[in-house]
Amino acid sequence: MSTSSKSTTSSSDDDNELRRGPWTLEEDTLLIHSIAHHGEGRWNLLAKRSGLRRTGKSCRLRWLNYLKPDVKRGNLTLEEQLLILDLHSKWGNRWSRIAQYLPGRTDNEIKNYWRTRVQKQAKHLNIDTKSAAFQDIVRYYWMPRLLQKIEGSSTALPIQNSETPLPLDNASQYSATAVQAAQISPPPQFAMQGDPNVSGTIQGLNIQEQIITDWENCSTSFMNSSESKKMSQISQFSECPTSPFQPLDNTVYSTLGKGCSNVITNSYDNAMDTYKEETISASGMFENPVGDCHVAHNSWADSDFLSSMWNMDQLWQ
DNA sequence: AACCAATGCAACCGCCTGAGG
DNA sequence: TCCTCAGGCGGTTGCATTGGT
Repeated sequence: MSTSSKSTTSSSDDDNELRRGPWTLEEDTLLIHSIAHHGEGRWNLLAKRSGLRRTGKSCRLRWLNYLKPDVKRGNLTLEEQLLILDLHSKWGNRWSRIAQYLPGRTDNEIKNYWRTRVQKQAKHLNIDTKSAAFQDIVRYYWMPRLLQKIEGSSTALPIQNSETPLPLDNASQYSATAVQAAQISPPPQFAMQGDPNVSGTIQGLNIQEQIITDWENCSTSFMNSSESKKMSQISQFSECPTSPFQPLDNTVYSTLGKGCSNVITNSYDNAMDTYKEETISASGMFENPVGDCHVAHNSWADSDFLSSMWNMDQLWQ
């Protein structure tokens, strides 16, 4: 905290000793004045000229993460959270790159958000955030839920860059609105010439087009498999279950089911020309996910796991 | 009111990269 | 080509705050 008076080195220490720990108000003021006078960059030199007993690195960090005038403070909006999930699914822990698309947000802040919120929830679910299962949950559960939440509060969206907000009748239009609401302004070099480090469809697209494309791809594969009920089925998850068994559709089955202790499968047996229902041990099934997952067409799963999925809403607060 | 655990976040650390000599 | 240094990045730590008992 800038107002903290705590110092890790006492005033009686050697004057040449570099200071560490929280910045004081005086140091902040000194740094701001120094940057106003000398400009950003050449941080070691700036640190010396300013008289601050801090490293150049420390000065740079303090400026970029805290003192810079355009640093946005306060909770991340739902739209920003959605964007973080989307971009992280593409780029992984490239925090500074992700931060480029959230004006006013720092890589440090985004990183902290990911670690404290997202990773925490993943830990509760016993899922590695680097796993495909986690990616599926993000894409097929959290992002749709976030979209629903944003849609639910769309009247309050701080839309600034659109005089005529788009109708919210489908996901892609919604995404566009969400992106606008998040005040996404892609770095010029990205929008103009694409990012050479990013392959495939992202080339030449600005971030608005990209996130819409992403979502359309996602929602198309999500909806196409005859069950347009998938979305509504998933949304049932948000309601507190009265039964220990809850509907589990194909899309999320292979990932969410991993946390279940028992799964009731309701599948069609071609040979017998009949439906059969059986309760099986989920742990056994998922040891061999390739063979059995597809038969679980209408599956119901019990578990604390799904209960913990209800609690995902904590994530978006 | 006091204590403790959990949480959030600012700051630091170590490594990597690229520029300049 | 090698070396040095500054800047940038992702990972980690430590502490103040908050919430629960």
